[in-house]
Amino acid sequence: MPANTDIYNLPERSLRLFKILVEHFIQDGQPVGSRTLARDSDLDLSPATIRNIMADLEDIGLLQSPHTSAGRVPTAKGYRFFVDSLLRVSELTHNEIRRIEEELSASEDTQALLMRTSNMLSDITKLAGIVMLPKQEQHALRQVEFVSLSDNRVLVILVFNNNEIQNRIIHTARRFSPGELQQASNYLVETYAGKDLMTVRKELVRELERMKQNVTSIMTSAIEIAQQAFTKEPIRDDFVVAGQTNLMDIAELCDVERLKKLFDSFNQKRDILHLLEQSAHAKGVQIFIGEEAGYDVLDNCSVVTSPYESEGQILGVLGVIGPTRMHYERVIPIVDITAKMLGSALNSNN
Amino acid sequence: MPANTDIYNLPERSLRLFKILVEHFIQDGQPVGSRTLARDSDLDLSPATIRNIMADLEDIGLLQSPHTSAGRVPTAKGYRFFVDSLLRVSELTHNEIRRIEEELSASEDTQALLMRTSNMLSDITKLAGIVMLPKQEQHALRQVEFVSLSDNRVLVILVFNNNEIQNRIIHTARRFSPGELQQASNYLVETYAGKDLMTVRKELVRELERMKQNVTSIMTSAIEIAQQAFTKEPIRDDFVVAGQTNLMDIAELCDVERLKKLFDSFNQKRDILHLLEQSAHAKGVQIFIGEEAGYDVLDNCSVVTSPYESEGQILGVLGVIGPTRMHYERVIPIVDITAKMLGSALNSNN
DNA sequence: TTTTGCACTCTCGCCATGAGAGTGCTAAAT
DNA sequence: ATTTAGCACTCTCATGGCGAGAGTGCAAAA
Repeated sequence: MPANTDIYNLPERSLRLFKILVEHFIQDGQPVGSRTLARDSDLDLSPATIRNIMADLEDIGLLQSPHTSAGRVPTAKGYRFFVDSLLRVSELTHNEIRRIEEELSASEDTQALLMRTSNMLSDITKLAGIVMLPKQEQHALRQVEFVSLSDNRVLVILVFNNNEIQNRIIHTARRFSPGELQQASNYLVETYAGKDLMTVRKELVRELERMKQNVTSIMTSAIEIAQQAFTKEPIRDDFVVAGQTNLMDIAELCDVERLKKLFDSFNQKRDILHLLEQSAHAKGVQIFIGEEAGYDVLDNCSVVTSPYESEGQILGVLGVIGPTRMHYERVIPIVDITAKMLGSALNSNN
Repeated sequence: MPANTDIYNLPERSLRLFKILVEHFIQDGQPVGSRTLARDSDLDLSPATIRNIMADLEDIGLLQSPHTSAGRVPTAKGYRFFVDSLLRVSELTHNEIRRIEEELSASEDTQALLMRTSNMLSDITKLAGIVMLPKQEQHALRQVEFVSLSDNRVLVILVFNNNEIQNRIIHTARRFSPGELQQASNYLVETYAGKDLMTVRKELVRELERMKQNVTSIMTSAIEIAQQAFTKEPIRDDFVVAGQTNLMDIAELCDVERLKKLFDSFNQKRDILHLLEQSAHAKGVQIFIGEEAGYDVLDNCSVVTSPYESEGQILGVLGVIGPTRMHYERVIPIVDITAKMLGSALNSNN
């Protein structure tokens, strides 16, 4: 009789063994052989029996062996099965929770808070932390300030409800006096405060239309300036990575080629961003296993993510990047709780 | 007669050979033997003669051989002598100059400009670019704005003459109304605009003294707020590094241990900052050779720096980090001209 | 169904070997 | 006096053989 090919109908014993094997491999990165497994499992089986079981698990695709005489390691599919069905996450200690809480005490502006979060994640997991910054599109404008610089340049300061602050410099057609700027600012706050940027832009277009008919509007200059101030999208980072160097300590990534590719992809942002966005609308913690997800820069890597939200609205995604062979049972709750606490920290920030 | 031990009295011929050797080694990183040197030098000498000369150069301490049968490589002292006395920098092409000019066209705020500069440096040299951010202490305050956030939190926006913008959030003893904030802002700009932060702080202390005598001053609240706003030093980066991953391509640094140490020192900032500060008050381009300067994280590395200044005042330092075996003749003029252009870009930015 | 026994395979570290590169020294040549 | 040729010597590095160790798969026994 051929081995059972349905991973969900595996006999209890095989599951136990598989779990122990994965844990063992996560622990020390060496392929696990039948002897070791026989010794370390509480099942009282001989290596031979275990070999048979492992052969079955290999047939199903959960295991593979690097070469004939080297024990087994989990495949991507194996990891997937492990984290989805077998893993029990561990409780965090009070100390750890307090640590996270303290780091996320909201006292400064959003940008700084998110950086601290990323640092904290990397520090506590000894892996690379990653925090995607919220698109401020969704946030309501609170305040607009103009500061006249030399010539025709005007500094625009936008403050959003989530405490995010944006500075932009625009070039105006003519020089505006401080008075004009003050007036414009007042008008804009009055008219647009509480609306998000997208809405503001739309309404501005309409306003501009109306202006063409009624040239005498005293708010001509305000609209003119605003047009520029709100349109120009400032270059801003999409996410912050911290603790990249932690990854250099990890045996299976200790290859300059690999590391370079990985670090480059942090800089280019594209791949990582794509991955993060995928998980933006999932609920709770998600786990990406590199080879499975088809990101070749993430070979031998896993990414554990969770969206964070405030007032029911998803703001962004945070997580941890590390080797596929990571301590999921610790990392998952850390990412989970960090996301939640960041959410409420941002909440209390309004 | 023993070999001449004074490097400045070396015969012309030895100098020529030494220069060619260093250039050769910089080119392809392999120790250079007498055969190669005999072939590549235009001097018509046999390998044996060259061996004698090389032995002399080794005695003086300019060369060393990794092992008996491996040709010679320059020592730190050798590099020093090379860059100080032998090197002729090459002219930059018009394209390169235009490239630098374009990248440094000042249009946004200082922070962004400096980041672009760092990126440009790394990109153009294929090494790591580094730009130290100016201490804003020296810059005159131009504008102060307050934005009331929830509860007792106030967002402080400081704009300096060099277009640097700083955001800080402070906690006040009580809630201030927008009107009060506006008034405070007006007063502070009126009183302190044009002065640098250090001065402002000093004067504020005096003001506070006076206030104690004359409690009726209408500007009590302004001073109160300002006290906090100007005292709290925001956490800000000291320098930005770009193109770290370029260093991973370089053969002699292709060792994860080394790279980790190096990258870590970028993150911890301490060592690098110390080094940069050293060159802050030197004129023009300076070259640090890792082992010579005693920074062990910089083994096999050199740092080429130049201070940049605007209106005769040194604002900071920028430069490039790469292997000791780098193309100085190209890197030096690049760093030089970048520093000058950044200076004038910041100048035109006022 | 499990276990024992055994032949087989693959990796890895070790050592010897030899080619290649470059040196230093001495003696000859210029 | 300087330069060159010759030569023995040293060191690295790539190669291949070898044996130990680890682990497997299979067949036969329990």
